[in-house]
Amino acid sequence: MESLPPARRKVTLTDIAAGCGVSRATVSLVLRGSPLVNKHTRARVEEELRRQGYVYNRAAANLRRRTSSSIALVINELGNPFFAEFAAGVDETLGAAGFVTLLGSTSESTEREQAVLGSLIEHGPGGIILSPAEGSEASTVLSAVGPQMPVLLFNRELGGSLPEYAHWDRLMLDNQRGARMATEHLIAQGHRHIAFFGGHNDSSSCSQRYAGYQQAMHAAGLSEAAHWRVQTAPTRVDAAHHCNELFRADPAPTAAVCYNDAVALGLMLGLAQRGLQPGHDFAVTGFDDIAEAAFSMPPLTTLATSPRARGRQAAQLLLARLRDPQADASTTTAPVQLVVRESSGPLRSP
Amino acid sequence: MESLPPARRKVTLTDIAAGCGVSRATVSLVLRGSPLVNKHTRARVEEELRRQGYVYNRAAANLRRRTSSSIALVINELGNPFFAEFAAGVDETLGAAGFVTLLGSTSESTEREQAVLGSLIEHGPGGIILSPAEGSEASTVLSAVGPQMPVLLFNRELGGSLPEYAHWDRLMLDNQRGARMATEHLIAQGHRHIAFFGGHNDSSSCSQRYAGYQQAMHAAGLSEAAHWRVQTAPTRVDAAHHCNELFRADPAPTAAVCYNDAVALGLMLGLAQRGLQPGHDFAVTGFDDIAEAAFSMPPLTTLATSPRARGRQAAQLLLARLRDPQADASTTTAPVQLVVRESSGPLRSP
DNA sequence: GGCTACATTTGGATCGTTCCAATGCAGATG
DNA sequence: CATCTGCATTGGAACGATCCAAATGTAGCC
Repeated sequence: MESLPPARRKVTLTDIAAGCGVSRATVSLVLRGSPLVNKHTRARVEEELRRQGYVYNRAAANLRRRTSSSIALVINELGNPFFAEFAAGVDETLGAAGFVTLLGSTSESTEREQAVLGSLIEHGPGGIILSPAEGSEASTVLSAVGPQMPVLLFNRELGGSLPEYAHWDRLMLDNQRGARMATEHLIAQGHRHIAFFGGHNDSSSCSQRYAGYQQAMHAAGLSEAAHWRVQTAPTRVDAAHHCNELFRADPAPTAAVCYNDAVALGLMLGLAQRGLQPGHDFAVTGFDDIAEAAFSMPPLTTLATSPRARGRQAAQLLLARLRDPQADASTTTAPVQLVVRESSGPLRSP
Repeated sequence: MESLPPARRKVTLTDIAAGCGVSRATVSLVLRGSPLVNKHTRARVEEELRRQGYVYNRAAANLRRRTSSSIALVINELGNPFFAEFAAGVDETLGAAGFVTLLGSTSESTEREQAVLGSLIEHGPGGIILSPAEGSEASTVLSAVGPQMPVLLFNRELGGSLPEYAHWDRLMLDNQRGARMATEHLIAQGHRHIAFFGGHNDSSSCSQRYAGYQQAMHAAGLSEAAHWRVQTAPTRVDAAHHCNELFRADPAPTAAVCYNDAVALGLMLGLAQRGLQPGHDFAVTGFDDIAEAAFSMPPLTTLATSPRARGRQAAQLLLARLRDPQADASTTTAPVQLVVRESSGPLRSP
């Protein structure tokens, strides 16, 4: 770290104490609203605090009390609106509880994740909310944060399961149920040839969604053709490029459950280029309900995950853990909600 | 703030010193990589640090050295992808410089902004990067952060100009030049009847963009009709609703410079509903280059503001300020870049 | 041996706060 | 008058690091 010129002297407890002829201890009691101090004294001290423009030094207090007033929030990709909303929700709830958020973004790099965790730890957060980078390993994360640190995992599991990290709490989306709901919805719309489009099978969220799709297909007695599972990068461009693979063999699907909204929007682009009108000639569902989903042409049927609410929930869970460090580890599965729009129109006879 | 159970005892300098028979001071020197220590001693100490799983307590060090290793980042709306990208850029650069980011989001509320600033200040950040909430006043912000705190203002000016806050640095987008470039581009495409669509005149960024548009129109010797200036909320829905106002009188415009991308996308929606094909029958430009702009139908001509790069730049500016507190206040106007896509097609004769 | 020169190490004070045991003092009680 | 109670206040030792002046050891030189 660069060296900086020393800061100008700040007003401290001692200055206030000297300023109104009491001891440091008394001023400290006033600051913490203790009922022990005489109200006359309190008024004098409070006046002096204002007069000198005192600002509380929480770091010093934390040092003495061996407490913390911050929580680290480590996000794999802050540029993604889903995670940005999540971060906003976390910060909102932590702020209300008197904690400050230490931010770290990792850009999906496990090396950066290690570096960020190491740096944040030194600032002594009370706990960590971690949305892991892709490929992040339990053992390396554990060695960076230490065995005592309260951790809440969001959105993804870590690779390699260690018994030592079993005590970490988890907040996951109900990926499987969401995909099942989307699939059931398409079936109810009359579709029988339904693809699962986009994402990579080795991503945990993708394989969960795929499992939900399969579950619904089986339950309805439908079988899947091999070419109905198309893997892509979870981006719009790549999804658009892979659209044609759905139609390279018979029977062609008439609908697709997509890994997420980005992929679904990409697929709709690809369909349009083939001359198919999404929502009319071919039904599409997404996952996430990003802002854009409501405004695409046609508006996209998708699963709302309420990232901001999830952020608030994550903060609540971690705060609960701090209150009771001995409680059993919890795994919370957040519900997702099917939002039906026009992209998932009913099957039309050819 | 809630009270929490006290943390388990942590490994300190003293433990390490005792563990390998040297003094605290020596261990401290090792930690800071001082050349004064004998390499044999250093090796022994480093071994002990690993063995005991020592983590550096930066708060304690900062207290003693009267320095800071954190920067507060206060964002008006973190859910907005533009600001999320900005935050990611800030965090990236601060992290590389050894600083940690204290996050605060205000949700465009000036009361929350005050509360957030007050809370962050107590953690002793070395400086603040502030993207003000709408309607934020210089005097209240100043009283929350104090006169000594280095502040970098991003994106918006504060209301009410105080001489005392003139020393704050600024990073603003080149709104005027951007809108001028967009307008000039439409003129070069042969358009003569060009509207300025969306936003409210009392927003500083909007009035700057409008001024740029007017500048280009004047320079080209073109006059504007009154109904070519349509004000809307800066959202897609509202923009779509106001589309028809452009055509309520003669001469109708053949192109529009829009306040931002959201508005431009909404306008394109409205045009389509009128039976006009954007990019073919009517040219449209946006502002911001949000992710969606590249994928809309047709892809949107817009001005790239590179929010992540702006974040990095903001962090650099603040770090420079910390290095030299006496330097004159700077105002940086970040360039914007015209990205020509298909929404701004040439004028076709009727 | 006594001297300086150099490399290494160290005790103790300090940063701004909180904790704790102790103090002073008023009035009540025996 | 001595003792007790309860209230309000206080000095001094922490918390975990850094700074500084001083101490230690070791080698070289006359």
